[in-house]
Amino acid sequence: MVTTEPTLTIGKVAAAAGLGVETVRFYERKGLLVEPPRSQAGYRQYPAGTVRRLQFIVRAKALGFTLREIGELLDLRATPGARCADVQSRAETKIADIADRIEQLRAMKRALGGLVAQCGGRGPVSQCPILEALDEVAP
Amino acid sequence: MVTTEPTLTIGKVAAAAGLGVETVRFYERKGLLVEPPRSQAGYRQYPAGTVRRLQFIVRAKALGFTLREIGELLDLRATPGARCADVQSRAETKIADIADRIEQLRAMKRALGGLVAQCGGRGPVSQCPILEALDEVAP
DNA sequence: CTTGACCCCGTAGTGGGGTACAGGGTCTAC
DNA sequence: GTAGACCCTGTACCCCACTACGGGGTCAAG
Repeated sequence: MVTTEPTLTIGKVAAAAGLGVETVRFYERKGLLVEPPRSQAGYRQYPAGTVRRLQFIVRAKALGFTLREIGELLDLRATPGARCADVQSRAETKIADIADRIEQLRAMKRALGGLVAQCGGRGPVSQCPILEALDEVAP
Repeated sequence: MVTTEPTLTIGKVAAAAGLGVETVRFYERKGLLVEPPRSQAGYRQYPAGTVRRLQFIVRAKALGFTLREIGELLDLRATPGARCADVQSRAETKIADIADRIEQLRAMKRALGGLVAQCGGRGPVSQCPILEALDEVAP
């Protein structure tokens, strides 16, 4: 006997995942969600598992994955012969990526910090060391 | 006597600043460059100082300022009574901003690093701790 | 049986930072 | 005088992740 799972409307899955209805439809358009069956009236009828899928997306986003990458992870999860190592290497690439961004930001912060220290906040902008530094030919 | 400064075409200023012609026109549309005088034929005629202004933009971008913020800095520079402290406080805000972003990224990196370590790369995706973690109800 | 909350679709707008045409005119060197 | 490099405008397009809106249909409570 086929136990018919109770289904959820888009408003329910969205609320359960902490998202807006428009966002869920947007994820569907992006291919992150399979198109669900529809009711007579054309309403989307989601199985309960969709909430978990949405939460997966939300959490992966929090870890710095783009929607495209999240789509790849979801596909990978559904690929029969896929290996754990595939997922791991994506995570490692992302870690390297994040490390790069941190280094970039640290360099910016150092440079700005040095300028602020030189400036001291006194005097007119015409003598501001920050603006002068930005103006110099050799940065 | 008025010494007429030699002027530069858009291609020259763009090349001198390491930008594309389209990008320079884009900056003009964004209000970062004053509309320069035109030749008989309608060609933009830039004074040499424009190259420095473009380089200012390029360097400020490298320090993490958005184009909007760069526009504000340029305006500030041209404001008679503006104080160095104004520039300094913008720089400090930007530093705090960058520090926030670094912290965000570090948290992502830590979380991902932990998952990668748990994973080890062995086994099928169906038992991948990374995917399982993303799937868990309480992250 | 009506009201209000929900759902549908398609399209367009946001912001940030550009890039790419198309369909012209101009300038320079040979 | 002509080829090729340069310039002009305007519009459209790219990525990214949404968000909003108009103009409808539907469903449940009172």
